[in-house]
Amino acid sequence: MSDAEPQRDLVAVARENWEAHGWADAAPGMAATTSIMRAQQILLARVDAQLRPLHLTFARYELLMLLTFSRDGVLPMRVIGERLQVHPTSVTSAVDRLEKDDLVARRQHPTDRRAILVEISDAGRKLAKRATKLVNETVFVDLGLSTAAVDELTELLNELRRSEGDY
Amino acid sequence: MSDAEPQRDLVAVARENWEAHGWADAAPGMAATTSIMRAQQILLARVDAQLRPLHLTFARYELLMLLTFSRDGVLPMRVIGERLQVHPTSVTSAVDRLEKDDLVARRQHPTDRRAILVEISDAGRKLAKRATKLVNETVFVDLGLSTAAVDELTELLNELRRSEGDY
DNA sequence: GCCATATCGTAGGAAGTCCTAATATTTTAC
DNA sequence: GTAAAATATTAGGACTTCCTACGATATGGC
Repeated sequence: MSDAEPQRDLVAVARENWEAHGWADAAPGMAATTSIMRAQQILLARVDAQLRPLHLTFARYELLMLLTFSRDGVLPMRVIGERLQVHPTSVTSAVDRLEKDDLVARRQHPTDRRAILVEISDAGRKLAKRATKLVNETVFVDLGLSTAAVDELTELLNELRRSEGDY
Repeated sequence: MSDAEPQRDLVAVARENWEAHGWADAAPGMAATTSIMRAQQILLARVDAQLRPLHLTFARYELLMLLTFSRDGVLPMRVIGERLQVHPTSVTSAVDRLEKDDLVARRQHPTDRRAILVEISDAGRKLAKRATKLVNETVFVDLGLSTAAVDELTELLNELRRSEGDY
């Protein structure tokens, strides 16, 4: 990762190759997809680098914030998976690790004995607050784009998410 | 993943919560970051679903295409990592799997005995072509956005990548 | 009431990412 | 010319993702 950067933009090169091979109709979609993959990689690395000293990852941070914003700081496993759009087994894995650090605790559901509730702890709330301050200041306040560009980007991705039935 | 979708847009909800907690200056960056994460998840799932029958993933497909476009279909491991912007160990892992399927082969570097060259095989070339046709038709030609939106999106992400020193 | 079906969470496994550390080889500096 | 620094790759571990399969519990139709 700390190697010398390539000279030319890999996305642009790929697009040229696509066009040269007669796939011009798919070239814009390929370029956008590749760009999104790379942008995600960059932003995830920035956030995770900040969270690492707190023994958090973006996945676990998201879960913590979801609980923070929920009424009473308690949600069923299933709902967590729905909201974060991840597989149930990913929720199990994330909760396992958060629970090991005493940031959340599993509890019985009062009526449905299949379900398990996840409750954020005081330590969890405190750490989530610290993490948010950190990530806000070091990543979110300046993504490397103008304010207008950030909003435009969000709006365009909104369309894509809507096309997937995100909401 | 096949569960019922949440009613409201999670990104919009997060943004409201951010603003309500006095983090308005970080809210746009948070929303954009979250949107990119989700968009990546959606597109990766689409591509991987198409590639699965070919026993490929997006990561391995990218590596195969990089070799396809290179002179002679041969590149050193290090260069592959640079171009794809992934960690050297990720390259080793991907090449291991591709080699197991006889899609690529490792070779000695002619002059530098530290280096290892990766060469694409005929089977690799053939599979890469099949995979490209498939992914082009089922994903890249229609991302669920207008043509103008796709290009605009790519351009905005371009800025972000440039801010990271991608090229 | 009772059985078939659906739902909830977890176990185990594959694949991807990164990291640190170690090995082998080359290049550079003195 | 040899020691130090740089380069290239692998090994092993942590983490996340998904998938399939399974046991436990709820629910709905009869």
